[in-house]
Amino acid sequence: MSVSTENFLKGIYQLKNDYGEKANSSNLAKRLYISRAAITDMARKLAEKEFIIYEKYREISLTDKGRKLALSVIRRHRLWETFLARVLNLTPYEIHQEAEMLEHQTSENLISKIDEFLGYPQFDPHGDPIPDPTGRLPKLNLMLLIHAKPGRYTVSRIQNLSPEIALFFKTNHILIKQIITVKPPNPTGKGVIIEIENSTLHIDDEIAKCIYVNELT
Amino acid sequence: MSVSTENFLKGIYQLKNDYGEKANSSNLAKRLYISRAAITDMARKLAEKEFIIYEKYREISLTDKGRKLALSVIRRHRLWETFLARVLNLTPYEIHQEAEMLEHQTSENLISKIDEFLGYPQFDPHGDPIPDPTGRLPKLNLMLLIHAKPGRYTVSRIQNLSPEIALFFKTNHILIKQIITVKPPNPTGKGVIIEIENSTLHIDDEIAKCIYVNELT
DNA sequence: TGCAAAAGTTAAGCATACTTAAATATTTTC
DNA sequence: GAAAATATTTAAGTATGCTTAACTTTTGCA
Repeated sequence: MSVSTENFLKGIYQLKNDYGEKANSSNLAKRLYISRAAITDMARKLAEKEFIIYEKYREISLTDKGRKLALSVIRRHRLWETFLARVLNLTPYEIHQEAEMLEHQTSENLISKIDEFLGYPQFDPHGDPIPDPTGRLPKLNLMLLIHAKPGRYTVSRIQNLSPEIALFFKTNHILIKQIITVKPPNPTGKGVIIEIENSTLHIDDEIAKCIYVNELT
Repeated sequence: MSVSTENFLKGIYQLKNDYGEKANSSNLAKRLYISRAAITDMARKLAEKEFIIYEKYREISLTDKGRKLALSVIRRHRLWETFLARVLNLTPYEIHQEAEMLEHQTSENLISKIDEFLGYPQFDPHGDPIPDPTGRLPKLNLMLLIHAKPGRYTVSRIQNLSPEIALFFKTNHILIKQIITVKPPNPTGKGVIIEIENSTLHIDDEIAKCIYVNELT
């Protein structure tokens, strides 16, 4: 499958699943850095090939076939990220950029060898889940921190990294895989109170919407 | 630079340097698995961009600019081969195929990190020389086999081919580019003991004077 | 509810990188 | 040295994946 097709399907998947946005021409055009007209063009072709469901002026959605391909690209991307992070000395941004290219030039065979080398990881260095060869994502009990009831959790995913929020996370040791305890809420109900490395921290609602946690049973 | 351009320039370089063949339309077409007409097409464009020197009906040759790009692709290919061979469990053919794709999608930065990780190797697993970032090839450390100390070498030149010696070479897989390991000498000091494709071989002094080898670092 | 703005599509065009078939140049061979 | 064989180029056409500009549909809000 061509690079354009792979990126198109991946773009649809990510808009819907990672950003909760609609997969329409504008959003896709912005995400893929191409014109809206090019989106329409591709959409017609890929609907023809049954990768997507598309009707003029309507939002695009993936067929099973399309979702499988999108997840295959995401699998390759995340395994490359994990591999490069573990083996080579590159910054997270560099790793992402390289994976963005390598993901399209990696055979099923090579990616399975990388998977094996890494010991079949379930999450990449960002805490993002790695689909298995059939496109299945690891099952987990993920929720936004803002929705978490009192209990013990691991930080699983951090989104929307503005520099200020990134700094806040860094200074407070809110990192992927960090174990936290969610405390009962304030009487006001605003924010989330967590315990992290034996210190208590109050997290604003806005920030608590950027953090996914996974319940520990 | 596009994949097609990179492969075109690499093809010219390899025809001339690795196969001693002319870089004409037919040979290039065969090598790149495209039509001769497509070769003419590309040749006109790449001459325009000063990657090659080309006149109608004449053989193609690389400019300095073109040779530099070809060597850059070869560098990426051979470093990927070395990397995959060292880190992952793949067959030589698989490694070659993967490198053939990865070589076009690897930034200067990534390849330099791979180079660093590998300890700046001078030769890939086939014994082929790896160009440095400026396109320079490692200086060959040629010597007669009879003078070689224990270590790994490639066979570089074979002289004085009487029919008997030629047959001996053929039956024992002593071929140009073949990688051999020179073992410590017998107590007698007569002959050279080498390991070749996992079997040990004793080579008489007379024959060891016909073989030039290149030390692998 | 109507109308302007926003979103989306269509149309025309372009670059890349190929193809096949026909025409032409070069090389070989007698 | 000319005909035959081979090699190469030209011409015309195709698919992909874009672009911009013009036009159409949807939407959002006064």
